[in-house]
Amino acid sequence: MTPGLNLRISPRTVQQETVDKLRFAIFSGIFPPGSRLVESQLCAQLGVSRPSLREALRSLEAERLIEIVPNRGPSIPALSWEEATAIYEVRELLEVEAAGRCALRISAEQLHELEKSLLAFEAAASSNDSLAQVMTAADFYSTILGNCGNPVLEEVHRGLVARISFFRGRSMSLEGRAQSSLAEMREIFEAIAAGDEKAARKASKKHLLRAKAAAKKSMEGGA
Amino acid sequence: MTPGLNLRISPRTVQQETVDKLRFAIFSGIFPPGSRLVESQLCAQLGVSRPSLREALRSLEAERLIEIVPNRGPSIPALSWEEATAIYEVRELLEVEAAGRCALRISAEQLHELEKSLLAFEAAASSNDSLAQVMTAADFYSTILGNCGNPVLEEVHRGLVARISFFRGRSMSLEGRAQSSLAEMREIFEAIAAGDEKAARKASKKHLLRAKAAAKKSMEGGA
DNA sequence: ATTGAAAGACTGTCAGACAATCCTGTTGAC
DNA sequence: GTCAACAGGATTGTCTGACAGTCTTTCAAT
Repeated sequence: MTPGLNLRISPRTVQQETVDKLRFAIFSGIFPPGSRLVESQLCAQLGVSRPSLREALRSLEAERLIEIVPNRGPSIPALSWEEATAIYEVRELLEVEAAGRCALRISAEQLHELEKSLLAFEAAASSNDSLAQVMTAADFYSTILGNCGNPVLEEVHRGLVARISFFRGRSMSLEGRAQSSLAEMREIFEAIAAGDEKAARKASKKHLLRAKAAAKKSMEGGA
Repeated sequence: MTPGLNLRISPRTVQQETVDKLRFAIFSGIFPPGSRLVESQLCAQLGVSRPSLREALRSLEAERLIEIVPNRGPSIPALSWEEATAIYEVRELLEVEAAGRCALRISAEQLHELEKSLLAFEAAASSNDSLAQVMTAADFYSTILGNCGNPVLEEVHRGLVARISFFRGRSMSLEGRAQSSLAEMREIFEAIAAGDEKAARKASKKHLLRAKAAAKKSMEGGA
């Protein structure tokens, strides 16, 4: 991991740009679940050709952010509660492991980074900006996963979180969820800062279980 | 293009067909690691147009089976030992969990299926057909993962296994590895059959650790 | 041997086209 | 009036052809 001096910056292609834009649009909830994505419309909106768009859609399909049914085209999958539960369970498995490992190996510098993420979330939690809450919370997890020493763990986790980010915005907007979430995250941070693996695992597990419960609640209420 | 006689029940598109063919080709080791995949050549070999091929390549890229660097095109990634280790670790996390859950919830019918997979591997282990060994072993895992009650766990696991299938063929061909692998798998099976969650987890963990060690050995020797 | 420039190969991207398939509203039969 | 066949439009799946940008290799000049 040599820092800097990597002059070979890969150029951003239209397809990458398109993937990013679409992913962000999906995260933002612009497309309601179940809605279909018409190629010609997206081409016009994004200003790209159909082949480029279709490549981007294939990438998103492989990420499970959209579904593509032959002869019916792409659509936003309507995530059932069973699927969301399944994702939360795997996420728990990964996050608990990551938090534990992170506690053992994080550097002082990265620990500071983690604290900054936590403070950013604290600020967002006080506001009503649920998008900011989700983003800063994602930063927090991302730092943990990025310091667990296993890039594959990080990668898989990112994919799973992406698929339920839609839920997180809603559950975060539950009354008081952001505040209790903050408390749980602080607990995780303290454990990691203390280098206490077991405590980190425990706190992480608790956090996940509560997040899952909040997501369930928000889904039952609002769906 | 292709003559009639298409009694397809579910419409299989050229794109899907292409993905499957390429995936199989990669598994078979036709493309050596690091080799580049030239679009025009693949188009000619597969008999598809460039747009269709490129869509297929994007799918495979998202599966991490190939890498696509802008302006350099797709290539087979050369898996480093660090990456393989990372995959094995996550795989362990998932498989141990799956084995444990499977022990608690598998049906008699599926248990019989699992036994058949085990016997098939037993037959393959006696032969020298390492491809058959990998295939039957994959069946065994697949049955376990398919009965763990969490489709996401299964899906993520499948993706990871695909990425290291290349290794497995080589490590399986180590002297005696297939036989000891068989013993470990039988142990897993017995634990699941007995409905003993803890034993299943333990056996599964042991199996994975040994498989990882064998993979490492084969890599150090043959790379 | 080193350097630099030209040539070739390949990818990234687009436009346009056409057949197959799906969806929808209308018509016709009972 | 209800239901089924049907015609029409909308949309996707796929191909061909094209061209500019970028990488790699070759070859000549110093």
